[in-house]
Amino acid sequence: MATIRDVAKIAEVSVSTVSLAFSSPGRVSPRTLERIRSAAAAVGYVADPLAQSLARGRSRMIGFVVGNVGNPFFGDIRRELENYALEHEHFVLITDSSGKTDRERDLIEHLIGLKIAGLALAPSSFGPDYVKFVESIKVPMVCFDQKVAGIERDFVGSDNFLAGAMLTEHLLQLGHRRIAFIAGPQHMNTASERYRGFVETMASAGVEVNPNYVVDGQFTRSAGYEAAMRLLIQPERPTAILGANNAVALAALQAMQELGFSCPDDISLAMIDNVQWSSVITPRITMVVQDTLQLGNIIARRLLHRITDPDASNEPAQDFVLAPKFVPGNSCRRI
Amino acid sequence: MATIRDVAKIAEVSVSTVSLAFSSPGRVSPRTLERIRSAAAAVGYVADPLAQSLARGRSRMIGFVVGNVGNPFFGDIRRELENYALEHEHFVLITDSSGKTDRERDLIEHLIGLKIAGLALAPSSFGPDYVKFVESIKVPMVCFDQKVAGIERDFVGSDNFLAGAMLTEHLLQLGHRRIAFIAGPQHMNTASERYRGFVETMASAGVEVNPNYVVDGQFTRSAGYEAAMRLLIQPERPTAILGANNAVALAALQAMQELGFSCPDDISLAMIDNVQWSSVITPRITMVVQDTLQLGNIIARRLLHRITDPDASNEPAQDFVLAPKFVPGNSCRRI
DNA sequence: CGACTTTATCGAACCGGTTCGATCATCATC
DNA sequence: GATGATGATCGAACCGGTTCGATAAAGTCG
Repeated sequence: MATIRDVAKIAEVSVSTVSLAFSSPGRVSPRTLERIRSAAAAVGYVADPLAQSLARGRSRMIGFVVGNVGNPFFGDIRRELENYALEHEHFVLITDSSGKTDRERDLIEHLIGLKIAGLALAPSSFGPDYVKFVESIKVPMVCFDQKVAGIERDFVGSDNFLAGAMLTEHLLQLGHRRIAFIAGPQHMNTASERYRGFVETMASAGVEVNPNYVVDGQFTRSAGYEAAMRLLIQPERPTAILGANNAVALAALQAMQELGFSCPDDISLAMIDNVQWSSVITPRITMVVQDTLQLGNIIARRLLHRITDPDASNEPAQDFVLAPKFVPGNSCRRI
Repeated sequence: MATIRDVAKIAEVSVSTVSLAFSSPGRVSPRTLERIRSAAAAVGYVADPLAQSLARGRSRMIGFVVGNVGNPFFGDIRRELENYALEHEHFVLITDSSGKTDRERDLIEHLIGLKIAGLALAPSSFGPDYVKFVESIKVPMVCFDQKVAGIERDFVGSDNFLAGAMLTEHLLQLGHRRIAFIAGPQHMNTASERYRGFVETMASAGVEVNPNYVVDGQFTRSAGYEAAMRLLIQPERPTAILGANNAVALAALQAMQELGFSCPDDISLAMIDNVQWSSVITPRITMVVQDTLQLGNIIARRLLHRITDPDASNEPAQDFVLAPKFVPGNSCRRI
């Protein structure tokens, strides 16, 4: 590998001039610049990113930290961020915490050790310690998906209250009154907002929520399955189930199938968030989806703005909240 | 941030001794070691990984390069690798080429610039140029998923011939003779092997393959959909369709649903490779799945062996080929 | 007890860049 | 023609570690 000193020797200039020639070509005379460039080309010189990062104290890498890179929701966001970053000569390092807060912390510390230029984080936790940790990160960053109270950082996400409300309203319109809700962990903002959307929409319509119809699915497949089972074995079954995320809703569908209930003939089903291959799942589930491409785009722009604009660090944290979209399926029937 | 010189000053030793104390504690006297350790603890010293990598010419990071990190197949492998690497104090950098060979090359070069200790690569291409490029990579590496002719590296994958043969045999046993095959790109080893498994099993059973029943689905959803449509509009329709991967098979299911055919009553369907949520897809597809955990485990062990064992570089490249597993569903009926 | 090894530690060079103040030639201004 | 501003280039220090040969002290052996 050719080093900057090799280039300097061939071009008969000092090392510092070569460095200058690449970082701010305008400050080198045209003749020298040309000599340096052809010398560099001759030996195939490429600056060592590691050495650059060490000297500058900052690299051109962006950290992307989520709980599950396999989740298509995060996948779409990642792709948008990668494309945008690449256009701006930055490089995205993807990491996966498997939803574990300890590992998330390790990953972030590791990334900071790598002197990343910025960080896109989908927070996996909450509470004072966690908030303190995130607040202590001095790298430019954007949080997304989960709004965490106390973290004063740019945030990009969807209107989860609206998501819950839209599907509830839809079911009410179809004549449903016995609507069940499989909730997520209430400490998560997405989960509590979706639940609030459900509750308040029911209240506005003057329909009482049967406490037996609200169960906790933890946003996971297994807990969602158990929660759905608890709903389905009740003597007075709900006529519709609203799943607070894709995992619990599909787990509910599976439970219904196993117990021999037909969807939507026996029970209607609606869910928040899409899954891959939803179009081949029978019935096609009525859902509300997030605009992942737009979310990713905003995250990318905002993060690169904070990275590249030197006085962006003075700008106050800002929230970007997008409206989700209703996607009708055939899993809800009129009653 | 405390540096090694701060520690040296406090412990009243030279910088080189501090370095030695951390890299090979045995070569420092117990008393000095203790002084250094407590000094380091006092100022919270942690070695800068960037500076270490620069000085050593090698980092403790492992590159993971695939075409789609959202694919659960790669996701399982990634998780295994991450866990194993973490146990051995290595850190996995995930990157996604979106299946584009140019980007894959950029990513790999970027990772090498970062002086990664090793590379796990799911090759995205083939041909002399590509082989030459991969062969030129001097970092310890393991290839997986796609066996590429000409690349002399460790390879970990599944027996794709067997995968195709198993499902074909299953359909033949059920009495099917008019079996269609939605193939993948034949330059990919997985695709051609699966196809060969189909063809040879048919031949062994003395059943002729109708040329109109073999269509190209490119392993993608859209091409698979078109291919399936071509099968379904024929006057003499196949009684069973075998999808060479999950995308084309599910696209075929969608096509069948849209044309009003029932699976398995009208047409049976089988596929290679699982998808998330396959258990809520109606009907449950009969399939052959790869042992992703085992694959990931072998990749991880092999790669870390090559990284940590100094004379592993002399060991010849080795292939690890695992048998896939048959998972019955209810998408194939006896005729 | 002298010769030889072993052990502990150190200084200096190095990895491959960046950055800042200094230097010197060139040019415009009065 | 002296004065000051401007532009191009350079040397040296620095980022934060590793590594190797040198050195001195301690231990081994005949």
